[in-house]
Amino acid sequence: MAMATPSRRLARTDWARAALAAIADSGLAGVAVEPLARRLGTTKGSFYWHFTNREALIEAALDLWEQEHTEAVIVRVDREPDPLQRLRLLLTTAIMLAQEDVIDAAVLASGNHPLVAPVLTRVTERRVGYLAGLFRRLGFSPAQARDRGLLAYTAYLGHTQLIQAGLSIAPAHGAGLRRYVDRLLGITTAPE
Amino acid sequence: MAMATPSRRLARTDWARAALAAIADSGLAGVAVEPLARRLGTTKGSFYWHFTNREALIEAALDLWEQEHTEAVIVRVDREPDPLQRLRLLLTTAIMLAQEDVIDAAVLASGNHPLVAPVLTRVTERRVGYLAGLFRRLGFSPAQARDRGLLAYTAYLGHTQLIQAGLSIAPAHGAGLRRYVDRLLGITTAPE
DNA sequence: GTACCTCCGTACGGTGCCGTATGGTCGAGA
DNA sequence: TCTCGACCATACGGCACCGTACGGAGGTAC
Repeated sequence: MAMATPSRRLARTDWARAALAAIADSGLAGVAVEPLARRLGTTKGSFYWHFTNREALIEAALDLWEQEHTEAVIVRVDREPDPLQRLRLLLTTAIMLAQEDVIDAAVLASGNHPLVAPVLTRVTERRVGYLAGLFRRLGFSPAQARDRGLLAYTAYLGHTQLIQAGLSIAPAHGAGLRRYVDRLLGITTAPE
Repeated sequence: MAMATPSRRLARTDWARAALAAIADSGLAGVAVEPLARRLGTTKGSFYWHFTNREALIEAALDLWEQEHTEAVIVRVDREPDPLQRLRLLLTTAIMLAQEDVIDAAVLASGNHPLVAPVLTRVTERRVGYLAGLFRRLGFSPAQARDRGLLAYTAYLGHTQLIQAGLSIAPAHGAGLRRYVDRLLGITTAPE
């Protein structure tokens, strides 16, 4: 927790990452300058050098999230050539990531906040769009593919919610997760 | 907004309902004694007569939510005898309710808060249990019924998220919603 | 009408955070 | 070594909220 200080001086990105971590475990309200400064072993003097105010920090943190938490998974999954296998890989890794890092759920939780809403909209449309593209490659019509992509994404979102809420009834790993993903796949790829 | 004052004196329940409304549009952080007092046209003097502190108010509000926002829907739906029709009715009304009243999503958003977590766990298990019961009555085995209830519930949760986030891609009413529910039903009730 | 009980108004101290002001430190380069 | 600019520490004022103390208003009972 008390992060080591390899280089004494901090950069803008360090603050943004710390803010993202704060969102993950306390929500947007957790992004407070003075507590973050304590956590980083520095003071507000540093913060107000790099940022004009708290709002700018939140924006930077959300930018980071948008860039890293969607494209990273897509790139990582895109190397699998078979679309069905890729879909399975995507769902599995997404669910496992959502379990070990709750930042996704935390951002969603503040989805109605004016700073979060536009970012969240972009990310959601990117993700649903990517899913729909996979279903297209499985042979579904554009409308069908979009519907199924949407359904798969809502199932993912809801599952993430359950995990983050600490519900033991949601399978989060191992055989339970594999069976869950299999069922989700079988269900969403079945012909109408 | 400036609510009329039919009876000058307030009761504990008035505060709890106001707190629930505050959660709905500002999250847990929106439950602040002095702003609520202003909103109710009274002062802190009233509040600290009825409650020992802010925490007690949050608990009362969550109690209210637990009692009214789950059982009410179940009771209302339970009069439909046919299980498949009841499932359809349940999903449709739940999604429509989630759209006109965001309290459900707001509570979920604070699911990791120590005061919210236990309530949320109970509510989730009650809902998934009820759904599983419906799938049982449709002829599925206990394990199958639970899995399908879980899937239906995660889809509902995710869909709620999307609506609350203001995503236009999520069908929220009319033909789009009917088609969405039909697909969800067809999918979750299909034999394996 | 007076004693009492329920409920509320008001004033106060305390805390945690935001943002500003200003001086200090430290390394890079002339 | 001196200077300069990037970066940070510290102190301060202000605000919003929590919780307490206490003095009432208004109804009820007799």
